[in-house]
Amino acid sequence: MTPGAKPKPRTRIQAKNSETILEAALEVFSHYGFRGATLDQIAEVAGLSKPNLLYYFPSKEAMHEALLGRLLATWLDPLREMRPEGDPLAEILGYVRRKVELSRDYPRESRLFANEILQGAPRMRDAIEGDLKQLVDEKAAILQGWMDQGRIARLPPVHLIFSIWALTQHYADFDVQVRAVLGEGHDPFAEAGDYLEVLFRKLLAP
Amino acid sequence: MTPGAKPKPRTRIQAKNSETILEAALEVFSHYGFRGATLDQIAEVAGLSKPNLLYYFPSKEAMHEALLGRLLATWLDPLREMRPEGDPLAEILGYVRRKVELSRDYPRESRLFANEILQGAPRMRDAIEGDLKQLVDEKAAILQGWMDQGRIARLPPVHLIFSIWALTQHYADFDVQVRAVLGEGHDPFAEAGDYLEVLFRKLLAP
DNA sequence: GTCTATACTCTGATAGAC
DNA sequence: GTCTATCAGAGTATAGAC
Repeated sequence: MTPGAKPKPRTRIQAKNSETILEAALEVFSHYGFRGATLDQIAEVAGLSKPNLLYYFPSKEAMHEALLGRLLATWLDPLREMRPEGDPLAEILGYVRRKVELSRDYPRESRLFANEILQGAPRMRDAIEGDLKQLVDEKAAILQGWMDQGRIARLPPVHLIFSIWALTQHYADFDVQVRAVLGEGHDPFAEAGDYLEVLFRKLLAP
Repeated sequence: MTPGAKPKPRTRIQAKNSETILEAALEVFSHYGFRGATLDQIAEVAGLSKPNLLYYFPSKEAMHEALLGRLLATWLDPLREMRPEGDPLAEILGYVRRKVELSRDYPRESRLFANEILQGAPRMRDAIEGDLKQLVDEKAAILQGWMDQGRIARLPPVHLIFSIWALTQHYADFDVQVRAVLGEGHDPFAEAGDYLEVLFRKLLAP
């Protein structure tokens, strides 16, 4: 990203307000989707006037882009941390755990991402076909290596990664459904953490 | 649902046009979400004029409700078919297979559902807390029975059902991402079918 | 830097001719 | 039953005062 392309992070007040706006925008976009969100809602949540929002960001679109831009990096970091030198099972379980924590601590980001993909990724296509694919290919090769060494069960590596995404993100993206079905007295993310560790231990046993 | 509550399914022309409209509405709603979709788009896809749409349905909201109404039934049928008398593994694998087929053959319905849940299920809350939860409780009890008999591995039954949902629907809802990451020369749903059978066989082995 | 007022566009819905 | 024309409201964005 070219320097200066960002909104107006010059002074401290500006940086702080930009942050407030993005925080509010995340809240609203993740709940209602890009088109469903309105500047009025975002302004309300941010505690600022609507024109003031547009002083910091040139358009609604720009707010959305700013959010997506920082999102992908956060989203891929847990996968980046998976190292070929480590113990295969520990590395994979570590990745699963980090993804569960991400879903628990950043459910709005997860839903923002889901919304974007669901709609055909109109604003993320390049990133998905570029950075994301490249990282997955790289990590799939590591998994394949472990499988060839007989250290974990032989499974299609990319689909294994899809499984981790699907299972962990489900608890954030379908939170409403998960809670409704589980009923009272449950901690979905704690249970998910335990359950998914068991699941992947069994699945990956050679 | 009370009879007569439906739009205007009296004559054959009306039934046909209602169907055309719902088909177009599904296409547009599943892609852009409720608020992102416009009547102009739906009219365009349906090949009808905008006022004509509103002759068959009193409002945009009514179209969406009609779609959601028929959706839940379709969505839950595969789970309903899971019988306690059958062989546990075969019953569960059959359910997984039916869900994969549903994702493959009705991806738009899957995305419509995902969109609705993602946004907090504003128009489906009752159905989820009612019919859906009841069905899941019933089938979870069957799974629990099989586990108590030692016929499948002991796992939290409701989370096991979540896993089936998450893994199968991922291929429909995140289709764009799946195809981008897999690259050319793949048949995501065929691979998913094979992979998920292997996955659940391993997972459920006692 | 922030606000009030407002311009302008899009969208859902209606009126009324045919 | 279907269309053209149009309304009313919402929504993004800008102008300009302070």
